[in-house]
Amino acid sequence: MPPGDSSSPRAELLARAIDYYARHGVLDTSMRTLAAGIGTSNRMLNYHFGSREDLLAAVVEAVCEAEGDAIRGYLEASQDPFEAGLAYWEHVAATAEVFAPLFYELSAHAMYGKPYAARLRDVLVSAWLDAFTTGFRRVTGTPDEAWQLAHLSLAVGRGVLFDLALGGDRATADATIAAYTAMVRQQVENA
Amino acid sequence: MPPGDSSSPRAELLARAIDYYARHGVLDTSMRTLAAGIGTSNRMLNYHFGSREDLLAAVVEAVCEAEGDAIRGYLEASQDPFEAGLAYWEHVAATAEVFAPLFYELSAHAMYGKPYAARLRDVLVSAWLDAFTTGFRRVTGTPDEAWQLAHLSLAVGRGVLFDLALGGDRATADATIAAYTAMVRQQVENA
DNA sequence: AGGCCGTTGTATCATTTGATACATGATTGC
DNA sequence: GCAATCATGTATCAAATGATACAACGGCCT
Repeated sequence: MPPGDSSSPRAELLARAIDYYARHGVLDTSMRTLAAGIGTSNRMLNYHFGSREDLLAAVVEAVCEAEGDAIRGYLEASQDPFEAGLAYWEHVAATAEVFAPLFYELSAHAMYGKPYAARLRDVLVSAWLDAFTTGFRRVTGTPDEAWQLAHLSLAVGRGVLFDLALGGDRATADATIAAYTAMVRQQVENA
Repeated sequence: MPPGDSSSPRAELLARAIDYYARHGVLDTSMRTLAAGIGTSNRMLNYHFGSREDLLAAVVEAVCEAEGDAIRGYLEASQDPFEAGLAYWEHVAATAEVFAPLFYELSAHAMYGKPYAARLRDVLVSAWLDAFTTGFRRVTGTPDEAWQLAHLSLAVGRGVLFDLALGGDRATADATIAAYTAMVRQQVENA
């Protein structure tokens, strides 16, 4: 099994590494502390991923793929973009406590232009936006309006997730999402 | 001038450190690289701030104070919360390219529970929310509605700022904020 | 003038860091 | 059964890290 393969044990290590990073942050997690935390050695991490940068790139890649699959799945599962959006929010909120900090930390690295986070940048600005726009096209008049609503809705989701991860309670977050959904529904129906 | 004083040269170093962190990130900025980048030595950073952790705490403290002052200023300058909000957005967007990455990175550290970022956590979840709620009370019926709108509006601002910092263009961000503002205005006026 | 205190430069410490060399199990294909 | 390849453990390297000891400069007050 070559070091570039996607099956175990590399995949296993990657999954555990993501979990560890999500709980402890990238900032002060060295290869050794990470290895110790997930039951391996820094020797193995370097063997399977090549370098720390490549490991982080693999983390970013995996996170992007998983979230991309999730959002596409919800949008395909329901024709109603509001329903799909709420289902996706349910998914996001449920995993927020673990993954939101890592998501924002890696996003910040992408903003700084760190190469290993470049993929995250592309996915965040285009892939998710496209998916949301497609969903909203079903209920809005003009494509522009759908694009506008997609932008706004993504922003709302990320903003509410931000509050939730910073210690906000789930009920408040849900209420905010519900209030926003109701507001958009009303505007779309009145148009 | 004792090491805990808030006037120069500590304040001068702090300002330059914030600027450097904002441009290069906290992740791979050591005391030495930071010192070299702002024209001093790691000896001086340790002298004036005590330790790296205390330096980061000072950065968080300063950022919180500056943003808190800004938001309170805009809310006091205008009785119309929409006008105040848009003025605040103008301020945020103008400084986004430099400060947004640092804001999100430090926020992620706060989510992880890093002690030096604790202050940011408190300010983000309560201070800004209170300010926005106060502003919306002037135009909404119930305090609950104001609180709800404050939550949502903060989320929108942070979400749009997120997109902007990740490479979105300013015009799109402004349009999204405008669309949201219009939507809320309509809802408030119809109630 | 002289002492005092805030400030800075030089040099260095013990750790930790990412990464690798070398050798050794474990598993699979023939 | 054996060889080849993947996987892992041990040991180690050079560099970088946060922090500090020591000494020296400079302005201010008396």
